[in-house]
Amino acid sequence: MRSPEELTVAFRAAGLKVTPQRQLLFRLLFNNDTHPTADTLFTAASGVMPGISLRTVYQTLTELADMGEIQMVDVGTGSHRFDPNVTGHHHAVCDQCGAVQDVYVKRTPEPSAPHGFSVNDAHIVYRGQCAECSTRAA
Amino acid sequence: MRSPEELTVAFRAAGLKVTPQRQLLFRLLFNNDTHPTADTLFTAASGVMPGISLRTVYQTLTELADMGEIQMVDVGTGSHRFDPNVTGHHHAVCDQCGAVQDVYVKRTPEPSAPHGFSVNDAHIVYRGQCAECSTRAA
DNA sequence: TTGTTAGTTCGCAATCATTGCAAATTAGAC
DNA sequence: GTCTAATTTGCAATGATTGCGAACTAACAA
Repeated sequence: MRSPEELTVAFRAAGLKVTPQRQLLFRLLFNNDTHPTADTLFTAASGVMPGISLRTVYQTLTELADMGEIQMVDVGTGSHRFDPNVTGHHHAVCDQCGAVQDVYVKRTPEPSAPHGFSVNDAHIVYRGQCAECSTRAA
Repeated sequence: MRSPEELTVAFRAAGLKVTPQRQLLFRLLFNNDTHPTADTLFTAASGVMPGISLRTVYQTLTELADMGEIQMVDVGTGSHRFDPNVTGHHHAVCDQCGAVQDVYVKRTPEPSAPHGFSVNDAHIVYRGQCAECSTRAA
């Protein structure tokens, strides 16, 4: 996603207001590669701005996703993950600690079975153990 | 998954009872490549056995999954899909009609980014339009 | 600066998928 | 046929997310 400053301009240009709540979320998401859930962001935001509503967090995340600034990712962990990295990439989920990491692959394999299916997008989810959990377990 | 007859034997061998409800679900799942949700199966089962409980459907699905007879798949459509095909394969989801189809790929690409991550499983979800929806839209 | 107003925030109720629990029922061994 | 542990079922509860309406405020214009 773009920087908080650029998003400020973009939001105004789109007829949207730039509120303190939104600015805070811009900052919390920028350069964030932890793939937070809405609730994780809400907790982080609450630390800085007590009283912010979970509803507002959801609302802003939806807006950012609609604008293409962030990606809503479902890696099968129950709740959505939000990812400011919107370049084509995939994810690795640690079954032990739940951490989600970005994964890049050389070439996404072409599906060979459903004839006539036109693919818009392919997303790979790797499951296993992250470096930390592997080390700790060994 | 194995045939209803084989499952009957396997359930008894595991100390589990073979009830009419379970037998019905064995039959509804066997050779079923539609990737039904629990609710879809419940609706289908209700047509044959009115009064069957959604709770029982969930319970039996969980048991079958625990026994490795079916696979619980999350393709990001809100509810779990249940797949009696437990061989290594992937899925294609139609964004228009929601249908899920099996996909086989030659080789799953190796993740290149998270060093130290040990992969147990890789699942690719393709999104786009199925043959029918593509034709209808064109 | 102040006024105006459309866009926002927020709390709460509602929804959807799923699970926990306890009472009533039943498969299957003796 | 008896008996008992496993099962079914309804209902309440959970967790994630969304709908709604009242109160609030950013941002533009005068």
